[in-house]
Amino acid sequence: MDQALNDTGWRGSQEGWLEAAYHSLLESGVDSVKILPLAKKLNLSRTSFYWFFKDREELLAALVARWRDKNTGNIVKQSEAYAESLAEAMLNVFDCWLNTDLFDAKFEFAVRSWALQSNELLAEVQEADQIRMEALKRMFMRFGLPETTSDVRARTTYLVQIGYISMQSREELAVRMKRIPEYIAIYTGVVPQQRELDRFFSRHGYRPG
Amino acid sequence: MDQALNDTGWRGSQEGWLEAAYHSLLESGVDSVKILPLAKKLNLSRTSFYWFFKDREELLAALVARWRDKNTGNIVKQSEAYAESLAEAMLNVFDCWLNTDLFDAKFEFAVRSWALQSNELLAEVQEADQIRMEALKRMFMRFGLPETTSDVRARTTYLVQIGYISMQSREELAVRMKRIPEYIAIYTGVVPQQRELDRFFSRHGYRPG
DNA sequence: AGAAAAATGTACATAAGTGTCAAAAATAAC
DNA sequence: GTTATTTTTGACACTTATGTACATTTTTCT
Repeated sequence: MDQALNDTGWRGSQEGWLEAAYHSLLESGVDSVKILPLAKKLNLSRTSFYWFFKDREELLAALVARWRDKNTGNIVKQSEAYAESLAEAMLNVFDCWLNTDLFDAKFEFAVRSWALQSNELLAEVQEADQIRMEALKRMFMRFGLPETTSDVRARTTYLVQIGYISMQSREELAVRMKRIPEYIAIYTGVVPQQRELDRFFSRHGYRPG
Repeated sequence: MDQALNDTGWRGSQEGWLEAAYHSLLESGVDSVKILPLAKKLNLSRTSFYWFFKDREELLAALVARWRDKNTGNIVKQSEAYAESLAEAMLNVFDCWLNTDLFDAKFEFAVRSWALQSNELLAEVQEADQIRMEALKRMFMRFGLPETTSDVRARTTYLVQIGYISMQSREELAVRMKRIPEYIAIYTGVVPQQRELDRFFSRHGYRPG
């Protein structure tokens, strides 16, 4: 049986095992991330895993590192992006919810579920929550909202998204886009301008109608 | 070694195993619900389990049934309760978030995480989401809000709570209560009256100040 | 081509879980 | 108090997983 080789000329690699682990985590949770099943998927001998990772623990740690690197940074960045109005600022944040490159929702949910059985990971997740919500709060305050209001609106913005992820729904882009103006109105208390919405729709390849 | 006996005079029971399974599910997820560990906790022989349940599958099904019975009904009920204003109606719903008897948040999260690895359960969870959100939407419409607005506000109300659950945070009652007026304002667009808040605080045993 | 490095595979030892069966023990019924 | 019923247990057979040791193959370097 022929084997797909990677750049190095070898069949396996740290990246290959990690990628397989990532997919398994997203589809069925941590407890499905097991070396034997991954080896089957990769068409590799189970034991060759140990050349790339010390043990299963190390693989799981690599998964957590991957999550940490990706998901928190972009929310903070988007919440600090330039904007002329609060509505526009919020739409910048919404980029994260619609662009998988900025925020990997499935990954996020899988990690949160995993945190149920690991207090160490739970602490990390909660720290990430704090950092993200504080960034959002600063965004509201930048536009002159009082502290308590900013805090609760930041929470609302963030928690709706975490809740949405937790529903694991797969909705059409159009369905999600239709709700955007209302969400902006609720979160910011301000109705977004049409040109702000158009700019947002456009950059997500959506044409209303 | 003495054994705690139940009403029937026997050590084990369907309820006993289910209760142990429930606690294990809440603390560490489905994959921790295994007969051998449960038997150790109950100080029973592993095999006596099979007198009460056909197999592990049947135990898990019983857990799902328990969740279904408890968590959806009360949200619908509270959203339909009598209220003179939208703010008051919303506070009725908030009862669920603060009273474990009405809505078991930990259980909810554990089931949602479980749904990651079972498409059958995922379908059930998504059905529950629909039912709950539609009940909330009807509540907004009862107070004269337009359909789209009601829909998005219902989603916001519900998703913030699901998101909150997903954070697995254990906050003081006072901390949570301080945010209530702001939440009501955001969700309903209306500032709650002091007497409405007082009634709410009072029934949750909270004295502001 | 030969040596070194990188990657794979086979065999072994171990652990934790599932479910069945028949015997034993505890409780309830008469 | 005997008998019948319900519950409990230990022994067996099986499955899936982990990790180590060592031999083998494949690629790269010189």
